[in-house]
Amino acid sequence: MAGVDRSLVANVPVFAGLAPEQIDQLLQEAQSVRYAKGTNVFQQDEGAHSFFVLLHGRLRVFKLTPDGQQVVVRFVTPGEVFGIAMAIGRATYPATAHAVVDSIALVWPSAAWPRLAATYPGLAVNTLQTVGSRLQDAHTRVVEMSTEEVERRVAHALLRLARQSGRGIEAGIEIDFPITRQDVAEMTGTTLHTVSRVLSAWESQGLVEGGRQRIILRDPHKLFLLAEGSPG
Amino acid sequence: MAGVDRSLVANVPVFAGLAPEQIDQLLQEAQSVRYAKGTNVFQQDEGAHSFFVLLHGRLRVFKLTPDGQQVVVRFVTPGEVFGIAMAIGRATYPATAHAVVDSIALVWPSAAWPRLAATYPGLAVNTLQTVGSRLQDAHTRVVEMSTEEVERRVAHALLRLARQSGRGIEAGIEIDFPITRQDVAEMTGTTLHTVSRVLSAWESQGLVEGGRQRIILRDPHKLFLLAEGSPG
DNA sequence: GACGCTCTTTGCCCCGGCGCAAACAGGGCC
DNA sequence: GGCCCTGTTTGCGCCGGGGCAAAGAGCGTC
Repeated sequence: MAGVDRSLVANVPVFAGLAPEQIDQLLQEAQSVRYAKGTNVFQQDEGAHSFFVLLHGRLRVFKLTPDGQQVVVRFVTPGEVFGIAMAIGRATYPATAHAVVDSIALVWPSAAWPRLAATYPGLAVNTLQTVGSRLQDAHTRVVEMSTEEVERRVAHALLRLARQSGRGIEAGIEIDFPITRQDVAEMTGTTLHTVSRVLSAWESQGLVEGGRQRIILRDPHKLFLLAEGSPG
Repeated sequence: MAGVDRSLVANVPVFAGLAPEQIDQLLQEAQSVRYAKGTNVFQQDEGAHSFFVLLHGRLRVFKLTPDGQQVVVRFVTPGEVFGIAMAIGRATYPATAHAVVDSIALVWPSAAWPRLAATYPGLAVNTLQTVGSRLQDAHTRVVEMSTEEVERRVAHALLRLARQSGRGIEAGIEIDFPITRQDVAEMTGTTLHTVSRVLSAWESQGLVEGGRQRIILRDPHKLFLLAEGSPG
């Protein structure tokens, strides 16, 4: 698409190591699409027609269970590929991607993937690494859910969010997109109520500062100790 | 290595679509190694020197937490690649692979991976699909642990084991390798005691049949209904 | 054939965290 | 400025399932 400049994707890991001309060629096949806050980029179980690279914004990726419960898979930050169901051999999207703020993504038709992967071998290798690190993350999550009590899981989740989407402010580190207690609950396998209680307790100890769809880590180090299981 | 015949890997998905000559070339670079029951193929945090394809046997892959708890990541069955830490950008193995029965694997040096992936593009594509389906599995597990109570999780785990390693016998489906209640607990995020209680209850209803390191599913369909959340 | 190791079962108690319910508060919108 | 919608807090009671403890049972070994 005209108007998508190479500099926009200079730091996109999935394009790492590709020659500038190759990146230009890839970009020529992409569309740049805007998704308004509150809309879905794609929905679970719908045909995996496209894959994407997020340029701006924040997406919440979640799975819906048959009985209507949501589980947050991850939040997508700019520079990440997403929606690569086709590349991993799925015909449909395994989850829904929802824009939590106004977002812009590059969009390629999934049908182009086999050709692109064959033409630019680095693309498949990079994608393999991306998927691999998501696999690591998922396993980490399984281990946490198997062995840690709720408080530690919430601490881990907040630290991860801060690392991925933290904005340093004088009061500490603020998660830089609107996130609810419910979201945190769905990331950690607990309930809205329990998350609220945990955060309230932490707030009274000065570890965090809350607000509507807002979380600030006032004392990341103490949270880290909590996450690692230090008593108290 | 001499003596490794192409027919041994005819049904290995990671080699799917490769030309017979290419498979022969790959096999020439591999060693065939035997691992006695009870030994480790590799250990968590050790340098990822090799990657593998399992030819015979069964491996239990698990992660060890800092405080000594184990979490089973998966069981490896013949035909699967494993230990591909290097391919997904890790310098060390993220888990330990333990032979639960005498096992044989093809072994390649990890250092050869970049060259192999570049030489045989199909290899990277197939590996991407493999890693992708493991990612799916891991997410499924996260969803189950987030939304299902223990009994359903155990039912799901047994059905998965039966599909992957089930031997049909007149009494039902038997898991065809030695597996302990502790293993099932570590797969489902619960305790040995709770798994034992659940299986005892099911045995008294005729759903399963137990034994030392032995589980037989007598009524897979009822178990399936249980796993899907049907009451009773 | 007896011993010992590992795996399994079961009883009992307790508690982390969930469910329910109700009150409370930002903040967007008219 | 007031209303309403959505998100948050908090109290209370209960219970699934974990912890602890101890007894029982395959199975390999000498």
